[in-house]
Amino acid sequence: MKPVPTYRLDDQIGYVLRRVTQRHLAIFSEAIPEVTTTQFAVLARLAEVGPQSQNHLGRATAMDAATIKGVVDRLAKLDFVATSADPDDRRRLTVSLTDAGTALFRGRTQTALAVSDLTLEPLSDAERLMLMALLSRLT
Amino acid sequence: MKPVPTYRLDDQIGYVLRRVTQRHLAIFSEAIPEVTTTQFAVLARLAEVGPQSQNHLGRATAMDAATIKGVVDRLAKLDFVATSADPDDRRRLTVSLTDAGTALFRGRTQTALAVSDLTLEPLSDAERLMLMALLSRLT
DNA sequence: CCGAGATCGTTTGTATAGCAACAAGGTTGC
DNA sequence: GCAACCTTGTTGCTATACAAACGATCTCGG
Repeated sequence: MKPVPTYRLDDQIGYVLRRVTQRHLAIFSEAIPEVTTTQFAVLARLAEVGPQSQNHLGRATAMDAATIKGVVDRLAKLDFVATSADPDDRRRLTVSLTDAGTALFRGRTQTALAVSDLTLEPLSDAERLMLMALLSRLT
Repeated sequence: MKPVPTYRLDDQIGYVLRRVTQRHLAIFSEAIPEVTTTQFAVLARLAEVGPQSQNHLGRATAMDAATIKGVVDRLAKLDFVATSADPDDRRRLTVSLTDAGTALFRGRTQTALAVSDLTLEPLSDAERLMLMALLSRLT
């Protein structure tokens, strides 16, 4: 007999990842409607490490050059970040948090932590640690 | 002292999920360039349960009505699925696999399983089971 | 039988996300 | 000092995703 491979969609890591991500995004956008998860990641990184060139910021938040441009443009339109020319390198665009961006990030930090918590709610503390450790190794 | 909440982006479940998903998508598109993960999910579901109405197919693959429409349209343009009117319900559009769609799914099933395997490669067998079990509970 | 409400599919708008190509500006080797 | 190469940012293209609004159709209660 020819071996018939069984492919169960529900058991595939990619499909499960997509569904978990969907649930997480829903929780996030309900709790923090002002910005998206991606935009919040940029604010968080800027708060953490300070002003960055646009491309560098993209690498620091796992986005390619085209993606980070769009995210920065939208954050700038919302007045959460500002861009300025780099005097030492005329190609570079330095991105920094505005006062409103800083205020938003500080004001929403606890909520964002609660969102992560809510996403992991079905798991015990030990299970959460285990999951995060395993997932981190798949990066 | 005011309590300063520490928010480490790299420790947030949403950010880790995004990065793991990115790696998975890269592995998939290298191995199976003909279709995307989402499109493959639709082919897999159709192969599993047979022809479905478009909206029902969307629910069975975790996509809303607008998303499944785009996916079905692109798969139809590639001649991997075909749509036909439902004689019993004039609102419904029945989606089914074409011969080419069936052939593609059958021909790529082993590769798709290998993609899942490759995504989980950094983990031991026991760890993979643990991860999948934990992730499934976050759906 | 009929009207209220639900379902189905479509369209529009916004936001990632990645690829490819490109121009302008830096850097390095020789 | 300059040619080859790399980096930076931009643009265009394709593909999810979800929300909101819409018309057509179906179902079900009374």
